[in-house]
Amino acid sequence: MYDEAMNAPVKTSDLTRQTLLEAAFAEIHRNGFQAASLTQILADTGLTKGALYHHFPDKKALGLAVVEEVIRPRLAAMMFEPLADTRQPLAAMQALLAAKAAEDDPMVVTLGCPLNNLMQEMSPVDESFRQRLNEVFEAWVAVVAAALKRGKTAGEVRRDVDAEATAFFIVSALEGCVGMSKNTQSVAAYRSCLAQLGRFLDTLREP
Amino acid sequence: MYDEAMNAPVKTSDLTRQTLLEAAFAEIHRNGFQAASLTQILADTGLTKGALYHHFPDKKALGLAVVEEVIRPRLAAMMFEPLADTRQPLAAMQALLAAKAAEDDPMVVTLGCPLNNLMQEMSPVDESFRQRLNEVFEAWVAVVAAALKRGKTAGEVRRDVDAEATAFFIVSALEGCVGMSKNTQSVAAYRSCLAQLGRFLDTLREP
DNA sequence: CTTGACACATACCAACCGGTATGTATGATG
DNA sequence: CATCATACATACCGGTTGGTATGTGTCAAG
Repeated sequence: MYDEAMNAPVKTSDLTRQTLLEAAFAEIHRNGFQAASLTQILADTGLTKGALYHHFPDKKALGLAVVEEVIRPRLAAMMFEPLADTRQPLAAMQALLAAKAAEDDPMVVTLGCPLNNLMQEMSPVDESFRQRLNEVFEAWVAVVAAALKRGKTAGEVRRDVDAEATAFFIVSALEGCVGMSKNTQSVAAYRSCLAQLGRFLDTLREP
Repeated sequence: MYDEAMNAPVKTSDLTRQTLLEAAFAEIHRNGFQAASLTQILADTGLTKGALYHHFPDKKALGLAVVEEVIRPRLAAMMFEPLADTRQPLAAMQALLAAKAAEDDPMVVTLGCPLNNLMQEMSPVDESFRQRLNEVFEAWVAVVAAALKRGKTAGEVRRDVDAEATAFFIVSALEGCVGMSKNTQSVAAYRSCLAQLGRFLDTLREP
């Protein structure tokens, strides 16, 4: 069996590892890390503890691997990549918000953002978790900040906006909208909140 | 022993109940509800399970009582009351943000907002929790929305702002700022994020 | 053909959890 | 003074958890 893209051998061992990571991601997304049950993960995958503890030394390592190998790439593909080279970050972000709002039955309203959920739960409890999560979060902020700076030189964004602080706020407000919508369980509130964030983005536009 | 304000007898029973609630609040604030240990709460208070299960039928009832009798009043005193009758909600909220930013070593950066923490953790997991928490949250939004409406008639707030949607966003963004700052564990980031929220509030001002 | 490392499966364990059953001191009431 | 509910304390229980020790099949190397 060969991986067509990488043209490298795909060991079944890597497959089971990936299976464990995906199941762990889902379980953690549903119940949080501390309440996530290894037994449930194994039941979902049909694997056993032997497999799990062969690939991961303990539960914490599994959780950190989920952050690095599942959450981070997903976030990068969904949120980083669309802003990677834009000179019109405001337009790009508005399009992003519109796309997110257009989803019907967004899972983010039901279960929230996997990254945000873990940050809220684990940051005060476990320092190494906090560090890994913070790296992902700050990478996100950095992507937005860089896009805003390019927007400033390109004339889309006002010169007086503080790129870093504004980027931090934008990501924070977005996560806030997701979190509150998760609580109200209302897609309408979710869309309305995203629209308000869009209004804020408009205030950054060079007149 | 008498309560001076109410002029009603203060039973020691009510005192131990209050002790349990405060300890439970602290434990839940530190570890979340599901990870909160009843044993730890009892160790903190010096009480025993007999006392706990005399006052509360089970752990869930204790958690809900914490929401109703600790979190809600605290939030009301801190966030609702300053906006209760203002005709200049923007000025009042700016003052509120400034006051929060002025705190040195705000616990909210270390452990986050108790309400938001519980919402993020419990909303997808337990429906009755979600409902109680949502009542508190929507009461908060309603207070902000009412203040914004008064600001519109008083001429401080632009006529074209959607009071409900804007209020929802303001609270969401605030909780987002708190949550992200908890993750970065940075007071500076916290203050910067609040300042950006202040910038958004300025855009609502009637020119 | 043998050996041995890898990739799991099975069986088991101590610790802790929320919850309960029962005992007991106190204080109000008749 | 007797009674009885209140307000706890103590002891205990079944279930679940993360983690481990050991067994087993497979497969590549020598």
